[in-house]
Amino acid sequence: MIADAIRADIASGKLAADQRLPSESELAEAHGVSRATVREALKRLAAQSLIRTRRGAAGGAFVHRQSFEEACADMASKATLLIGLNEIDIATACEARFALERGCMRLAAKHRGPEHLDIMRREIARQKDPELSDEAFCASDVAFHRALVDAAGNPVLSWQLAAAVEGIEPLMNMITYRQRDRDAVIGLHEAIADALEARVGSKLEILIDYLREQTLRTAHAAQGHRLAAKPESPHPRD
Amino acid sequence: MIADAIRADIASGKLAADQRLPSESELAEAHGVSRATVREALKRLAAQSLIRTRRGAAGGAFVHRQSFEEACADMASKATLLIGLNEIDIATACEARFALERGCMRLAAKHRGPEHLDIMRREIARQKDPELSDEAFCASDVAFHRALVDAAGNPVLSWQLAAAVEGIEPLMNMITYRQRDRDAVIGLHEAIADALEARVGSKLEILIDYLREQTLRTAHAAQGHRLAAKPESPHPRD
DNA sequence: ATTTGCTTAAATGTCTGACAAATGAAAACA
DNA sequence: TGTTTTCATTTGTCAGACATTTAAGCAAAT
Repeated sequence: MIADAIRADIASGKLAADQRLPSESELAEAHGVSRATVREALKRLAAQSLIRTRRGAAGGAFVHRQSFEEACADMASKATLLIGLNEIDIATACEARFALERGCMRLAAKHRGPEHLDIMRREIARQKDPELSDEAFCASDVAFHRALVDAAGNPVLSWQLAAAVEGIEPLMNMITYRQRDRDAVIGLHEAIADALEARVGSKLEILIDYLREQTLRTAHAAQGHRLAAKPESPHPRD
Repeated sequence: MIADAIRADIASGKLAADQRLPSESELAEAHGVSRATVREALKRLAAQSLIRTRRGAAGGAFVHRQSFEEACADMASKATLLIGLNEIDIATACEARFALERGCMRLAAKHRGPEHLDIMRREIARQKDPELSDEAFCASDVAFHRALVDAAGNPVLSWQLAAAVEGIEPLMNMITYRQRDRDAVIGLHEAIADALEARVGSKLEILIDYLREQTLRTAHAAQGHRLAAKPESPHPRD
């Protein structure tokens, strides 16, 4: 397959970033296929963000060096689809999300800068508006946690976590928050911001645990029937 | 774009898994475009694993319910490309990997079954073979950690972690292990297996920290020049 | 009654040739 | 010199044709 050949060239570094591929007609002749076939292969590569095409005189297909930013968006939409198609329940998704997030807390405490605190405090202020819709509250929550994870200063972590958090946003949007629930979440957010400011990683881990339990309680109240089917494990805790 | 329309239908659940899409000719007529254009759109969806095509009498495009297994492989290859193209160093990748893994330890302690321990002990036995090549040692390491993460019993976690661990395998393969390093790693692996068997999550977290430091030391010794450029943060620990 | 082989229809896979649209660069012009 | 026009190049789309694969139906032979 011609797409695989080009893909291998990119992965191996034979084709450098931003380098222009031969034109469709040339590729067709070189590989002994028609232009239509080449185009389908290029579309496939474009769907994987390996190339970008421009048309016009200096146009063509160019090797695209995907940024973590873009990869993030890809991953998030992929995670959303995966979770949707495989009928993952809120409890499982939450468990995963908070487990991953918890792992970043000590790094976040170590590497956080003032800009991360700024974003988090701004989102907390927004969350206090009682007129906020549930969707907007969720979106603000995502922004808050994204800043929290970015504070770890590790692009790989930010990439993975953003995908997890944004991927389950549709699930979280199904939750209806009562004002009491919102107050509890906001209180924890403030405690998290304080602990991050003071760089106390151990406290951050505990607060994330609280937040997980709070979120699960809220989700449980909103759609208890979906969680009821998942019995608690009989294994003892450590 | 016709591809986006179909994608939206799949994401929204309007098109169920394994459902057959209209034929290319019908799609072309329905959307008022040519069959070639439809084909390019379908190729794009196929590249994202949203559909699979079969040819023949009962052929066509079918909505593909991607399994976590497949998504894992996709993610891993994507992570490899990302890390390679963006020149992520081993230290950053390791930091991310062990941070995420650490987050799963308490869940793993809670939900692990005998099969996870079996796999881990088998891989440990394999790692003890001094004739093992560095690549094979790495591969066994990946299998060990994969079982460790699977023990958490959360498909979303397994998916994310497997991608992270396998994605950085090429980086890890650049490390040459001395026998002393291998012994240290194997010792930690045995301690991890023991702690998992005893379901002591807190000890697992500590052991993961040790393993991270051991791995970083090994990587540092093997290619100190790549890590030397990243100075330690001046911030205090918690 | 069961198996085997042939035919046929439906669908994707590919090819060919053409035209439309965008785009950058060179040429023509003021 | 600066502006406009023209032009060549390249991707985007279309229409129609043929090749290939596959399932299903049918008929003949065992």
